[in-house]
Amino acid sequence: MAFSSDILRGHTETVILKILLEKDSYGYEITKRILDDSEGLIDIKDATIYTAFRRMELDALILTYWGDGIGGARRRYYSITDKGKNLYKDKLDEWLDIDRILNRLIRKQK
Amino acid sequence: MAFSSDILRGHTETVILKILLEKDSYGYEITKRILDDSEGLIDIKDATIYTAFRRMELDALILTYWGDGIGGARRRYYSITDKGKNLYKDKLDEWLDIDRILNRLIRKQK
DNA sequence: ATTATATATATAAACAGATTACATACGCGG
DNA sequence: CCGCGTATGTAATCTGTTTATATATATAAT
Repeated sequence: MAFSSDILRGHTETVILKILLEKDSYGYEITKRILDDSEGLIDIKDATIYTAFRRMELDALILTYWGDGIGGARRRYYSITDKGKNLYKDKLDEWLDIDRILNRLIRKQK
Repeated sequence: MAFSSDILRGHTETVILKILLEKDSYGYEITKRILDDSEGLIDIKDATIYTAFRRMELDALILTYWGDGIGGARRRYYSITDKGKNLYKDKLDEWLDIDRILNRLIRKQK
């Protein structure tokens, strides 16, 4: 992780939910996608993403099923639930607030 | 805290450094200032700010001295060091990156 | 043939910053 | 004199991330 890992804390789930909103996906693909979309700055660790999946599944934010695994290692796919979609909406709103406020608190004012 | 407390994690020090950049201050005042500037959304807990001070003093980001305490409870003032100023600059740059990237990762794209 | 690399998932133990709960103490208004 | 706002502090706990380790398949390189 190019950033201190604390920076992502609290946003990891939101980012995963956002990706699953588009289409079902799996751990490895999501990790690569985030690395790509973040210009290489956010490199979520295996353990982080898989423990996040466990947590989110327990919270009924996502559902899981095994892919057929043809042509490579087996994949466990995840799909967002209605509860997950609602949480994403809340987290998005929260982010818009945080973004505005942190910009005010952190940036130098003139 | 109106936000999940994980949201602030990793930014608490940066916000404190930013405030100390303007003038020396103390825990209670900084907490109130952040509550004010954040429209009441960021209510840093006592334990959080005082443990942050300890950490930052150990890291030589800040210096501390007792206020004279005239007219009320004693105050412990904090002052930012050169090391603290440099860290603030780094954290500000980091925030500019994070802000751009998280907006891309979290917001709905058209 | 075998070795390295990319793909893919998983768990236990350790780490670190934030919270909860508790404790202390001063000054002021009613 | 009692409550409230001001002001600081610590111990125990919580929680998400990391480090370390393990397993397994397919493909490219030597």
